[in-house]
Amino acid sequence: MLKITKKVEYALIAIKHLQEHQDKLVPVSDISASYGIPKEILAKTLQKLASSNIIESCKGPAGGYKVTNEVAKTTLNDFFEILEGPTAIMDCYFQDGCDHLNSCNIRTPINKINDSIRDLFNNLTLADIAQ
Amino acid sequence: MLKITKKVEYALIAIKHLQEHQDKLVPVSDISASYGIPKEILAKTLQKLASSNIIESCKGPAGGYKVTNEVAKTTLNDFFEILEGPTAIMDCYFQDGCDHLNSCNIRTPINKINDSIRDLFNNLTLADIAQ
DNA sequence: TTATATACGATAAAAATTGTCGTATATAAT
DNA sequence: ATTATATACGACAATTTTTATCGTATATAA
Repeated sequence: MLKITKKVEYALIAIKHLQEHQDKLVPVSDISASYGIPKEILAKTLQKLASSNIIESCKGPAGGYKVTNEVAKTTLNDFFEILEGPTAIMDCYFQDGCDHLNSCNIRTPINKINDSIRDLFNNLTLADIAQ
Repeated sequence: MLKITKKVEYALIAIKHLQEHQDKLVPVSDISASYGIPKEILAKTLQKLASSNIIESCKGPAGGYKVTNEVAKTTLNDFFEILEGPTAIMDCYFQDGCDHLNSCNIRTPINKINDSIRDLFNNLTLADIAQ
């Protein structure tokens, strides 16, 4: 429990790699080969990041991805939510549809913990990951 | 991702319930019925907590569980680790066996984030959950 | 002796995650 | 124009994790 997904792990590795090679366009296959990441998964993940303007894509031969100047400003929380949706240790923080909400006796403390985790991730940017 | 499991959720609910009924022994079936939690899962979860002396069990008719005076001192991190093992957003924080550790470019930042999360959970006790 | 409750292992069902495949589209180079 | 390379994207399969159930044993109060 409380794990990040491979998708997010792969995305973080890719972002850091792109930040270390800002001078050129890096194709997915480069990153995939360098770190042993399945190409298709990484490709789709980077597509999401591109459509959120964290990175920029260029098709065709000698194409690939590069970071935009959005990337350093992006918080870890934003990043996670682009890839995985709302950050919550329990679904009821965002969703409703819990049958037991009225009898639930831990909602308030759980929400406080969740706020703390979101605070943590809101105060870290992708620049911090790249150091 | 970054979710706690139902097992942990059920355990938190149960602990809070037991703390609110410290005067008597509460059988699993009571808690299970009150919050709509599957009895067998809750039973096994409470057995784990009992063997870690967070709570105390009494068999037989009129038996059940009650909290010990360990409970208020127990940190959320200890609690999670009793039920789910080491708290880590990525397995490589504790386990080895990652094929890509040498090429991994995000290990240091990931470990820092993990330390922050463990700090957070180490500074909250089950008493805080019960308020 | 009986009814009630915990203890515990095995296994099944469901859900989420992870990975693969196929096809379409854009573009630089020849 | 044609070709090779790269992103874009949907459908689907495999795997793993989580969640739930079943069966049996043991303890104990009435």
